[in-house]
Amino acid sequence: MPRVAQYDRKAAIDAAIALFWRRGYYATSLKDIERELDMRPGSLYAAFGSKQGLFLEALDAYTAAMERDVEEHIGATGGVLPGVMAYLRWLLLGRDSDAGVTTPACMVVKTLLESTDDEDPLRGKATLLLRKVEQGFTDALEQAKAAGELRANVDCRRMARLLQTQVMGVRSFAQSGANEQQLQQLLDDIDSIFSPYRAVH
Amino acid sequence: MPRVAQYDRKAAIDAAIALFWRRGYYATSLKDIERELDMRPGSLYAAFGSKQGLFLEALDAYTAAMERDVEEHIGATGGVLPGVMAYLRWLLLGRDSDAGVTTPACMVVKTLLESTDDEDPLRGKATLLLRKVEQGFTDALEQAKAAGELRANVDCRRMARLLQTQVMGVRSFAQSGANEQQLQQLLDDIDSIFSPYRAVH
DNA sequence: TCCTAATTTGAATGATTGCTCAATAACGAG
DNA sequence: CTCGTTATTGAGCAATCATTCAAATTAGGA
Repeated sequence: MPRVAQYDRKAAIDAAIALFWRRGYYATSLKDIERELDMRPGSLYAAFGSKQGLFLEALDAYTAAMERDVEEHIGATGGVLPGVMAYLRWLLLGRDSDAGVTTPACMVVKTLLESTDDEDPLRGKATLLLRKVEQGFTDALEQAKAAGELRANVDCRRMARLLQTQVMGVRSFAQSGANEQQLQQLLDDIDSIFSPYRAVH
Repeated sequence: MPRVAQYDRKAAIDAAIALFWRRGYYATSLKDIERELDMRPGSLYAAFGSKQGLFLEALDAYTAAMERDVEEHIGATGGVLPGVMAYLRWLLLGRDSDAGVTTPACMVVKTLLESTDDEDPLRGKATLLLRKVEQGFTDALEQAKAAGELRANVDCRRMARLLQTQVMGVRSFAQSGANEQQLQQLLDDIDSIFSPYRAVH
Protein backbone atom coordinates (compact mmCIF):
# COMPACT_ATOMS: atom_id res chain seq x y z
CA MET A 1 0.00 0.00 0.00
CA PRO A 2 1.36 3.41 -0.92
CA ARG A 3 0.52 6.74 0.60
CA VAL A 4 -2.17 6.63 3.24
CA ALA A 5 -4.79 9.35 3.56
CA GLN A 6 -3.81 11.97 6.10
CA TYR A 7 -7.23 13.40 6.82
CA ASP A 8 -9.61 11.91 9.36
CA ARG A 9 -12.86 11.11 7.61
CA LYS A 10 -14.93 11.19 10.79
CA ALA A 11 -13.49 14.53 11.83
CA ALA A 12 -14.11 15.89 8.34
CA ILE A 13 -17.75 14.80 8.45
CA ASP A 14 -18.15 16.36 11.89
CA ALA A 15 -16.80 19.65 10.60
CA ALA A 16 -19.14 19.39 7.62
CA ILE A 17 -22.09 18.81 9.95
CA ALA A 18 -21.24 21.90 11.98
CA LEU A 19 -20.85 23.98 8.83
CA PHE A 20 -23.94 22.81 6.93
CA TRP A 21 -26.07 22.75 10.07
CA ARG A 22 -25.28 26.40 10.68
CA ARG A 23 -25.35 27.79 7.14
CA GLY A 24 -27.53 25.32 5.24
CA TYR A 25 -26.70 23.73 1.92
CA TYR A 26 -27.05 26.49 -0.66
CA ALA A 27 -25.46 29.27 1.39
CA THR A 28 -22.37 27.16 2.03
CA SER A 29 -19.67 27.50 -0.61
CA LEU A 30 -16.82 25.18 -1.43
CA LYS A 31 -14.47 27.85 -0.14
CA ASP A 32 -16.22 27.58 3.24
CA ILE A 33 -15.86 23.82 3.12
CA GLU A 34 -12.17 23.95 2.17
CA ARG A 35 -11.47 26.28 5.05
CA GLU A 36 -13.52 24.43 7.67
CA LEU A 37 -12.44 20.88 6.77
CA ASP A 38 -8.90 22.02 5.95
CA MET A 39 -8.98 20.12 2.67
CA ARG A 40 -8.25 21.15 -0.91
CA PRO A 41 -10.75 20.59 -3.75
CA GLY A 42 -8.88 17.59 -5.08
CA SER A 43 -9.04 15.70 -1.79
CA LEU A 44 -12.62 16.74 -1.20
CA TYR A 45 -13.79 15.42 -4.54
CA ALA A 46 -11.74 12.26 -4.22
CA ALA A 47 -13.27 11.59 -0.82
CA PHE A 48 -16.88 12.69 -1.25
CA GLY A 49 -17.56 13.03 -4.97
CA SER A 50 -19.31 16.36 -4.80
CA LYS A 51 -20.60 19.07 -2.50
CA GLN A 52 -23.93 17.29 -2.50
CA GLY A 53 -22.32 13.94 -1.73
CA LEU A 54 -20.56 15.44 1.27
CA PHE A 55 -23.77 17.05 2.43
CA LEU A 56 -25.82 13.87 2.18
CA GLU A 57 -23.20 11.93 4.12
CA ALA A 58 -23.08 14.67 6.75
CA LEU A 59 -26.86 14.63 7.06
CA ASP A 60 -26.82 10.88 7.62
CA ALA A 61 -24.19 11.23 10.30
CA TYR A 62 -26.10 14.11 11.91
CA THR A 63 -29.25 12.00 12.15
CA ALA A 64 -27.36 9.04 13.60
CA ALA A 65 -25.85 11.29 16.26
CA MET A 66 -29.26 12.77 17.05
CA GLU A 67 -30.77 9.31 17.44
CA ARG A 68 -27.94 8.37 19.75
CA ASP A 69 -28.58 11.46 21.88
CA VAL A 70 -32.28 10.73 22.13
CA GLU A 71 -31.73 7.09 23.03
CA GLU A 72 -29.22 8.15 25.66
CA HIS A 73 -31.77 10.37 27.35
CA ILE A 74 -34.43 7.69 27.09
CA GLY A 75 -32.06 5.28 28.76
CA ALA A 76 -31.17 7.76 31.48
CA THR A 77 -34.77 8.59 32.39
CA GLY A 78 -36.17 5.11 31.86
CA GLY A 79 -39.12 6.14 29.72
CA VAL A 80 -39.77 7.32 26.19
CA LEU A 81 -41.73 10.47 26.91
CA PRO A 82 -39.52 11.59 29.81
CA GLY A 83 -36.52 10.77 27.65
CA VAL A 84 -37.58 12.85 24.68
CA MET A 85 -38.51 15.74 26.94
CA ALA A 86 -35.18 15.49 28.72
CA TYR A 87 -33.47 15.48 25.35
CA LEU A 88 -35.28 18.65 24.34
CA ARG A 89 -34.43 20.38 27.61
CA TRP A 90 -30.82 19.35 27.28
CA LEU A 91 -30.76 20.55 23.70
CA LEU A 92 -32.55 23.86 24.15
CA LEU A 93 -31.79 25.01 27.68
CA GLY A 94 -28.59 26.22 29.28
CA ARG A 95 -26.30 25.35 26.43
CA ASP A 96 -25.26 28.91 25.50
CA SER A 97 -21.58 28.30 26.12
CA ASP A 98 -21.60 24.64 25.15
CA ALA A 99 -19.64 23.50 22.16
CA GLY A 100 -20.90 21.15 19.50
CA VAL A 101 -24.48 22.17 18.92
CA THR A 102 -24.63 25.05 16.51
CA THR A 103 -28.33 25.66 16.12
CA PRO A 104 -31.51 24.78 18.00
CA ALA A 105 -33.32 23.94 14.76
CA CYS A 106 -33.00 20.40 13.42
CA MET A 107 -30.66 20.05 10.46
CA VAL A 108 -33.02 17.57 8.79
CA VAL A 109 -35.94 19.98 9.00
CA LYS A 110 -33.75 22.81 7.75
CA THR A 111 -32.83 20.63 4.80
CA LEU A 112 -36.44 19.67 4.14
CA LEU A 113 -37.48 23.30 4.11
CA GLU A 114 -34.63 24.59 1.96
CA SER A 115 -35.04 21.87 -0.66
CA THR A 116 -36.39 23.43 -3.82
CA ASP A 117 -38.84 20.83 -5.17
CA ASP A 118 -39.90 17.18 -5.04
CA GLU A 119 -37.11 16.21 -7.46
CA ASP A 120 -34.44 17.70 -5.19
CA PRO A 121 -32.30 14.86 -3.75
CA LEU A 122 -32.04 16.87 -0.53
CA ARG A 123 -35.79 16.62 -0.06
CA GLY A 124 -35.78 12.90 -0.73
CA LYS A 125 -33.05 12.32 1.82
CA ALA A 126 -34.64 14.57 4.45
CA THR A 127 -38.03 12.90 4.00
CA LEU A 128 -36.45 9.48 4.31
CA LEU A 129 -34.62 10.38 7.49
CA LEU A 130 -37.73 11.89 9.05
CA ARG A 131 -39.58 8.66 8.33
CA LYS A 132 -36.78 6.71 9.95
CA VAL A 133 -37.04 8.86 13.05
CA GLU A 134 -40.80 8.43 13.05
CA GLN A 135 -40.33 4.67 12.90
CA GLY A 136 -37.90 4.85 15.79
CA PHE A 137 -40.40 6.81 17.86
CA THR A 138 -43.14 4.35 16.93
CA ASP A 139 -41.09 1.35 18.01
CA ALA A 140 -40.06 3.00 21.25
CA LEU A 141 -43.66 3.95 22.02
CA GLU A 142 -44.83 0.40 21.30
CA GLN A 143 -42.32 -0.82 23.85
CA ALA A 144 -43.47 1.80 26.32
CA LYS A 145 -47.06 0.70 25.83
CA ALA A 146 -46.12 -2.92 26.40
CA ALA A 147 -44.32 -1.83 29.56
CA GLY A 148 -47.45 -0.15 30.84
CA GLU A 149 -46.21 3.42 30.46
CA LEU A 150 -48.94 4.30 28.00
CA ARG A 151 -52.64 3.72 27.86
CA ALA A 152 -53.58 0.47 26.13
CA ASN A 153 -55.68 2.19 23.46
CA VAL A 154 -52.91 4.51 22.22
CA ASP A 155 -52.15 4.45 18.48
CA CYS A 156 -48.35 4.53 18.67
CA ARG A 157 -47.60 5.46 15.08
CA ARG A 158 -50.07 8.32 15.28
CA MET A 159 -48.65 9.43 18.59
CA ALA A 160 -45.15 9.25 17.11
CA ARG A 161 -46.19 11.74 14.45
CA LEU A 162 -47.59 14.08 17.09
CA LEU A 163 -44.36 13.74 19.04
CA GLN A 164 -42.28 14.45 15.98
CA THR A 165 -44.38 17.48 15.23
CA GLN A 166 -43.71 18.79 18.72
CA VAL A 167 -39.97 18.31 18.32
CA MET A 168 -39.98 20.03 14.94
CA GLY A 169 -42.12 22.82 16.35
CA VAL A 170 -40.14 23.69 19.47
CA ARG A 171 -36.79 23.42 17.82
CA SER A 172 -37.88 25.82 15.08
CA PHE A 173 -39.50 28.09 17.62
CA ALA A 174 -36.31 28.13 19.67
CA GLN A 175 -34.47 29.39 16.60
CA SER A 176 -36.50 32.60 16.70
CA GLY A 177 -34.60 33.85 19.73
CA ALA A 178 -36.91 32.84 22.57
CA ASN A 179 -35.42 33.26 26.02
CA GLU A 180 -34.83 30.63 28.66
CA GLN A 181 -38.06 31.22 30.55
CA GLN A 182 -40.21 31.13 27.45
CA LEU A 183 -38.65 27.86 26.36
CA GLN A 184 -39.03 26.44 29.85
CA GLN A 185 -42.75 27.23 29.82
CA LEU A 186 -43.20 25.96 26.29
CA LEU A 187 -41.51 22.67 27.13
CA ASP A 188 -43.73 22.32 30.19
CA ASP A 189 -46.78 22.91 28.02
CA ILE A 190 -45.63 20.33 25.50
CA ASP A 191 -45.06 17.92 28.36
CA SER A 192 -48.68 18.37 29.39
CA ILE A 193 -49.86 17.55 25.89
CA PHE A 194 -49.02 13.92 26.49
CA SER A 195 -50.83 13.53 29.81
CA PRO A 196 -53.84 11.90 28.14
CA TYR A 197 -51.52 9.31 26.63
CA ARG A 198 -49.84 8.29 29.87
CA ALA A 199 -51.08 5.33 31.83
CA VAL A 200 -52.68 6.11 35.19
CA HIS A 201 -51.27 4.34 38.18
CA MET B 1 -45.16 63.42 -15.46
CA PRO B 2 -43.25 61.45 -18.08
CA ARG B 3 -43.34 57.74 -18.71
CA VAL B 4 -45.31 55.73 -16.18
CA ALA B 5 -44.22 52.33 -14.98
CA GLN B 6 -45.76 49.50 -16.97
CA TYR B 7 -45.31 46.70 -14.47
CA ASP B 8 -47.81 45.99 -11.72
CA ARG B 9 -45.97 46.16 -8.43
CA LYS B 10 -48.50 44.06 -6.55
CA ALA B 11 -48.46 41.35 -9.22
CA ALA B 12 -44.67 41.40 -9.21
CA ILE B 13 -44.57 40.92 -5.44
CA ASP B 14 -47.07 38.07 -5.70
CA ALA B 15 -44.89 36.34 -8.26
CA ALA B 16 -41.88 36.91 -6.04
CA ILE B 17 -43.73 35.36 -3.09
CA ALA B 18 -44.57 32.25 -5.11
CA LEU B 19 -41.00 31.94 -6.32
CA PHE B 20 -39.19 32.56 -3.02
CA TRP B 21 -41.73 30.53 -1.05
CA ARG B 22 -41.05 27.53 -3.25
CA ARG B 23 -37.29 27.78 -3.75
CA GLY B 24 -36.12 29.81 -0.77
CA TYR B 25 -33.78 32.79 -0.89
CA TYR B 26 -30.35 31.40 -1.69
CA ALA B 27 -31.46 28.83 -4.27
CA THR B 28 -33.35 31.48 -6.24
CA SER B 29 -31.25 33.26 -8.85
CA LEU B 30 -31.78 36.60 -10.50
CA LYS B 31 -32.41 34.71 -13.73
CA ASP B 32 -35.33 32.92 -12.05
CA ILE B 33 -36.67 36.25 -10.84
CA GLU B 34 -36.35 37.90 -14.26
CA ARG B 35 -38.28 35.03 -15.85
CA GLU B 36 -41.00 34.76 -13.22
CA LEU B 37 -41.64 38.48 -12.75
CA ASP B 38 -41.06 39.19 -16.44
CA MET B 39 -38.77 42.08 -15.61
CA ARG B 40 -35.25 42.94 -16.68
CA PRO B 41 -32.43 43.64 -14.18
CA GLY B 42 -32.64 47.41 -14.67
CA SER B 43 -36.32 47.55 -13.74
CA LEU B 44 -35.87 45.12 -10.90
CA TYR B 45 -33.11 47.14 -9.32
CA ALA B 46 -34.92 50.41 -9.89
CA ALA B 47 -38.02 49.02 -8.23
CA PHE B 48 -36.65 46.95 -5.38
CA GLY B 49 -33.00 47.93 -4.93
CA SER B 50 -31.63 44.42 -4.68
CA LYS B 51 -32.53 40.75 -4.59
CA GLN B 52 -32.61 41.00 -0.83
CA GLY B 53 -34.82 44.07 -0.95
CA LEU B 54 -37.30 42.26 -3.15
CA PHE B 55 -37.23 39.25 -0.86
CA LEU B 56 -37.85 41.27 2.28
CA GLU B 57 -40.76 43.08 0.68
CA ALA B 58 -42.18 39.75 -0.52
CA LEU B 59 -41.83 38.27 2.95
CA ASP B 60 -43.73 41.21 4.43
CA ALA B 61 -46.51 40.78 1.89
CA TYR B 62 -46.60 37.03 2.49
CA THR B 63 -47.06 37.55 6.22
CA ALA B 64 -49.78 40.13 5.70
CA ALA B 65 -51.65 37.72 3.41
CA MET B 66 -51.26 34.91 5.93
CA GLU B 67 -52.62 37.10 8.71
CA ARG B 68 -55.57 37.99 6.49
CA ASP B 69 -56.26 34.31 5.84
CA VAL B 70 -56.15 33.45 9.53
CA GLU B 71 -58.41 36.34 10.48
CA GLU B 72 -60.84 35.31 7.78
CA HIS B 73 -61.14 31.83 9.23
CA ILE B 74 -61.44 33.20 12.73
CA GLY B 75 -64.27 35.42 11.56
CA ALA B 76 -66.00 32.56 9.75
CA THR B 77 -65.89 30.18 12.70
CA GLY B 78 -66.48 32.80 15.39
CA GLY B 79 -63.65 31.71 17.69
CA VAL B 80 -59.88 31.94 17.78
CA LEU B 81 -59.04 28.26 18.29
CA PRO B 82 -61.65 26.97 15.84
CA GLY B 83 -60.49 29.63 13.41
CA VAL B 84 -56.81 28.71 13.53
CA MET B 85 -57.65 25.02 13.22
CA ALA B 86 -59.96 25.73 10.28
CA TYR B 87 -57.15 27.73 8.70
CA LEU B 88 -54.74 24.82 9.07
CA ARG B 89 -57.25 22.36 7.61
CA TRP B 90 -57.94 24.69 4.73
CA LEU B 91 -54.20 25.16 4.16
CA LEU B 92 -53.11 21.55 4.47
CA LEU B 93 -56.04 19.42 3.31
CA GLY B 94 -57.58 18.95 -0.10
CA ARG B 95 -55.60 21.65 -1.83
CA ASP B 96 -53.61 19.43 -4.18
CA SER B 97 -55.01 21.01 -7.33
CA ASP B 98 -55.45 24.48 -5.89
CA ALA B 99 -53.47 27.36 -7.27
CA GLY B 100 -51.76 29.98 -5.15
CA VAL B 101 -50.27 28.02 -2.29
CA THR B 102 -46.96 26.53 -3.30
CA THR B 103 -45.79 24.81 -0.15
CA PRO B 104 -47.32 23.63 3.12
CA ALA B 105 -44.36 24.98 5.11
CA CYS B 106 -44.49 28.60 6.24
CA MET B 107 -42.31 30.95 4.25
CA VAL B 108 -41.30 32.85 7.40
CA VAL B 109 -40.12 29.67 9.09
CA LYS B 110 -38.30 28.60 5.94
CA THR B 111 -36.56 31.97 5.98
CA LEU B 112 -35.72 31.72 9.66
CA LEU B 113 -34.16 28.29 9.14
CA GLU B 114 -32.19 29.14 6.01
CA SER B 115 -30.74 32.32 7.47
CA THR B 116 -27.05 31.80 8.07
CA ASP B 117 -26.38 33.61 11.36
CA ASP B 118 -27.67 36.21 13.79
CA GLU B 119 -26.26 39.01 11.63
CA ASP B 120 -28.23 37.86 8.58
CA PRO B 121 -30.96 40.45 7.80
CA LEU B 122 -33.20 37.56 6.76
CA ARG B 123 -33.11 36.20 10.29
CA GLY B 124 -33.87 39.58 11.78
CA LYS B 125 -36.85 40.03 9.53
CA ALA B 126 -38.18 36.51 10.09
CA THR B 127 -37.81 36.85 13.86
CA LEU B 128 -39.60 40.17 13.78
CA LEU B 129 -42.50 38.79 11.76
CA LEU B 130 -42.86 35.76 14.01
CA ARG B 131 -43.04 38.07 17.00
CA LYS B 132 -45.73 40.08 15.24
CA VAL B 133 -47.75 36.93 14.61
CA GLU B 134 -47.26 35.89 18.24
CA GLN B 135 -48.57 39.28 19.32
CA GLY B 136 -51.58 38.86 17.02
CA PHE B 137 -52.34 35.48 18.52
CA THR B 138 -51.93 36.90 22.02
CA ASP B 139 -54.36 39.73 21.35
CA ALA B 140 -56.90 37.41 19.76
CA LEU B 141 -56.65 34.99 22.67
CA GLU B 142 -57.09 37.83 25.17
CA GLN B 143 -60.30 38.75 23.38
CA ALA B 144 -61.40 35.12 23.40
CA LYS B 145 -60.77 34.93 27.11
CA ALA B 146 -62.77 38.07 27.72
CA ALA B 147 -65.57 36.54 25.64
CA GLY B 148 -65.59 33.46 27.84
CA GLU B 149 -64.14 31.09 25.27
CA LEU B 150 -61.10 30.34 27.39
CA ARG B 151 -60.58 29.53 31.02
CA ALA B 152 -60.03 32.58 33.18
CA ASN B 153 -56.61 31.46 34.39
CA VAL B 154 -55.10 31.04 30.91
CA ASP B 155 -51.81 32.88 30.22
CA CYS B 156 -52.60 34.14 26.73
CA ARG B 157 -49.07 35.05 25.64
CA ARG B 158 -47.80 31.70 26.77
CA MET B 159 -50.66 29.93 25.01
CA ALA B 160 -49.96 31.98 21.88
CA ARG B 161 -46.44 30.60 21.81
CA LEU B 162 -47.75 27.05 22.16
CA LEU B 163 -50.21 27.72 19.35
CA GLN B 164 -47.49 29.15 17.15
CA THR B 165 -45.32 26.13 17.86
CA GLN B 166 -48.15 23.87 16.72
CA VAL B 167 -48.61 25.81 13.49
CA MET B 168 -44.87 25.74 12.80
CA GLY B 169 -44.77 22.04 13.62
CA VAL B 170 -47.65 20.78 11.45
CA ARG B 171 -46.78 22.90 8.50
CA SER B 172 -43.22 21.60 8.53
CA PHE B 173 -44.43 18.07 9.10
CA ALA B 174 -46.81 18.39 6.17
CA GLN B 175 -43.85 19.26 3.98
CA SER B 176 -42.41 15.78 4.53
CA GLY B 177 -45.03 14.18 2.31
CA ALA B 178 -47.63 13.06 4.83
CA ASN B 179 -50.87 11.86 3.31
CA GLU B 180 -54.36 13.22 3.83
CA GLN B 181 -55.33 10.78 6.56
CA GLN B 182 -52.17 11.30 8.56
CA LEU B 183 -52.65 15.06 8.44
CA GLN B 184 -56.28 14.70 9.38
CA GLN B 185 -55.36 12.67 12.46
CA LEU B 186 -52.52 15.00 13.38
CA LEU B 187 -54.78 18.04 13.15
CA ASP B 188 -57.34 16.27 15.34
CA ASP B 189 -54.64 15.53 17.90
CA ILE B 190 -53.47 19.13 17.87
CA ASP B 191 -57.06 20.22 18.32
CA SER B 192 -57.25 18.08 21.46
CA ILE B 193 -54.15 19.74 22.87
CA PHE B 194 -56.16 22.85 23.56
CA SER B 195 -59.04 21.17 25.39
CA PRO B 196 -57.61 22.08 28.79
CA TYR B 197 -57.56 25.73 27.71
CA ARG B 198 -61.17 25.89 26.59
CA ALA B 199 -63.87 27.13 28.96
CA VAL B 200 -66.36 24.53 30.15
CA HIS B 201 -70.00 25.32 29.53
C1' DT C 1 -45.34 68.01 -32.25
C1' DC C 2 -41.63 68.53 -29.71
C1' DC C 3 -39.56 68.36 -25.01
C1' DT C 4 -38.51 66.32 -20.81
C1' DA C 5 -38.31 63.15 -17.31
C1' DA C 6 -38.84 58.55 -16.00
C1' DT C 7 -38.76 53.49 -17.33
C1' DT C 8 -36.98 49.73 -19.72
C1' DT C 9 -33.61 47.19 -21.94
C1' DG C 10 -29.73 44.02 -22.24
C1' DA C 11 -24.89 43.81 -22.78
C1' DA C 12 -21.18 43.84 -19.79
C1' DT C 13 -19.10 43.94 -15.09
C1' DG C 14 -15.98 41.58 -11.69
C1' DA C 15 -16.66 38.23 -8.35
C1' DT C 16 -17.74 33.75 -7.13
C1' DT C 17 -19.72 29.33 -8.14
C1' DG C 18 -18.77 24.00 -8.15
C1' DC C 19 -15.43 21.34 -10.10
C1' DT C 20 -11.23 19.24 -12.91
C1' DC C 21 -6.71 17.68 -13.58
C1' DA C 22 -1.76 17.67 -14.35
C1' DA C 23 1.90 18.00 -11.34
C1' DT C 24 3.91 16.96 -6.92
C1' DA C 25 4.49 14.56 -2.63
C1' DA C 26 4.36 10.75 0.49
C1' DC C 27 4.11 6.36 1.85
C1' DG C 28 4.79 0.80 1.94
C1' DA C 29 6.60 -3.10 -0.45
C1' DG C 30 10.55 -5.25 -2.42
C1' DC D 1 17.16 2.88 -1.96
C1' DT D 2 13.89 2.42 -5.71
C1' DC D 3 9.70 1.58 -7.46
C1' DG D 4 4.71 1.79 -7.79
C1' DT D 5 0.60 3.49 -6.10
C1' DT D 6 -2.20 6.62 -4.10
C1' DA D 7 -3.17 11.25 -1.80
C1' DT D 8 -2.64 16.06 -2.06
C1' DT D 9 -2.06 20.38 -4.08
C1' DG D 10 -3.65 24.59 -6.26
C1' DA D 11 -3.93 26.87 -10.57
C1' DG D 12 -7.39 27.17 -13.69
C1' DC D 13 -11.99 25.91 -15.94
C1' DA D 14 -16.50 27.35 -17.87
C1' DA D 15 -20.64 28.75 -15.93
C1' DT D 16 -23.23 31.45 -13.15
C1' DC D 17 -23.75 34.88 -9.58
C1' DA D 18 -25.79 39.68 -8.28
C1' DT D 19 -25.35 44.06 -10.05
C1' DT D 20 -24.50 48.31 -13.03
C1' DC D 21 -25.27 51.64 -16.57
C1' DA D 22 -25.43 53.84 -21.04
C1' DA D 23 -28.58 53.82 -24.59
C1' DA D 24 -33.18 53.26 -26.33
C1' DT D 25 -38.01 53.76 -25.41
C1' DT D 26 -42.19 55.65 -23.73
C1' DA D 27 -45.24 58.47 -22.08
C1' DG D 28 -47.55 63.29 -20.37
C1' DG D 29 -47.32 68.36 -20.51
C1' DA D 30 -46.56 72.44 -23.22
